[in-house]
Amino acid sequence: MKATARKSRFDSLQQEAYLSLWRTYDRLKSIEEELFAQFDLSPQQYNSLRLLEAVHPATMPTSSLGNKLISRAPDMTRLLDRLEERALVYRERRPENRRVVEVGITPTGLQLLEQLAPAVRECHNRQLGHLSEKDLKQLVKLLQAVRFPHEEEGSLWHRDK
Amino acid sequence: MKATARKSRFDSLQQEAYLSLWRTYDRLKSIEEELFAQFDLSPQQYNSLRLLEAVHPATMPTSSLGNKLISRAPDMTRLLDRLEERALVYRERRPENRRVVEVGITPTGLQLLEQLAPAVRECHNRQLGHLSEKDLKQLVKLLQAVRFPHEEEGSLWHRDK
DNA sequence: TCGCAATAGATGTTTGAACGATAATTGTCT
DNA sequence: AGACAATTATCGTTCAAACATCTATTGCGA
Repeated sequence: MKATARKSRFDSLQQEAYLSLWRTYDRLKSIEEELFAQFDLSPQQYNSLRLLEAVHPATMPTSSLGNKLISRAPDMTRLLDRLEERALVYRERRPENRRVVEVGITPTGLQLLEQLAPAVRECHNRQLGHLSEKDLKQLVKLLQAVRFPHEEEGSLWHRDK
Repeated sequence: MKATARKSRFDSLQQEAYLSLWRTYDRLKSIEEELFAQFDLSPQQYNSLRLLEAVHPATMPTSSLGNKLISRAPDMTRLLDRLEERALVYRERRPENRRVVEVGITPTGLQLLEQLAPAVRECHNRQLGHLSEKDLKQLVKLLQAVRFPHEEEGSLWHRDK
């Protein structure tokens, strides 16, 4: 008897993969959000602080920060407003080009990141600690292949490593 | 000379995997959103209509629909309000249990889904058509392993197929 | 059967996301 | 030099997400 394809609830394998991706991301995200919420941060805000930490003590233009974020943020201004209110970042216009606003992380911001570090590590472990190193590497590789044609040439994500 | 681990921009492999997942989801999502926006639908709304289509001509309680959504929606009431205004779904309370509100898809809703079908298929193809069947299956399998410990026992997503 | 906990939804309110329009500054072309 | 296009950020507004609270209905135990 032929193994008749049992009707799955998906229209296509592509759809199944996309919905699996969505679902999986959603589950993991909720774990991360729970953590950051305790510090009144969104994942995007944390991401911004991390990017600023990476260039510290230098700064970067607002728009450049926006482009490097994992998920596009159409309103950097107000995202940074909120971080600036809490003295986690600072902004300044420089005489060379008064159009761009340079953003940097403050000592307070660095201190917050330091304080957060162990919890973040533990969070990622809770999210994905149950997978073997081999599986994780394979996953990273597949995800890169998925996203490859959807990245700009110059993007941070165009090629990993 | 020993192959010294070049410092990556990630703290851990787990973190790299999670951020890759986030980034990849974000890229694919934007493609889907572009499509649905042309019909004034969000992915969540489309997802709701699809779930209702699956049980048509029966109905399901609001909360049950909420639980089956890919991404948790804390405000089913107003999501359904918007669909009901456009006559894509209908709601009714039944005498047996006047607490629950049963939701069903209307002919208009079914018609919209039908109209959308080819574009949706094409969208998923644009998202993931560049991957081989083998890779896609592997991806689905890995994603399931990722999400497994984060799903409720009875969830639609706890086991695939 | 009465009261109280549990369930299911609706509603109020606050906040952030998204989009478009505007303002300020600089670069470029004539 | 002057006009105009391009760049960068801000602001105004609308809408949906999130969370907590409230109302209606039912189930259950004393």
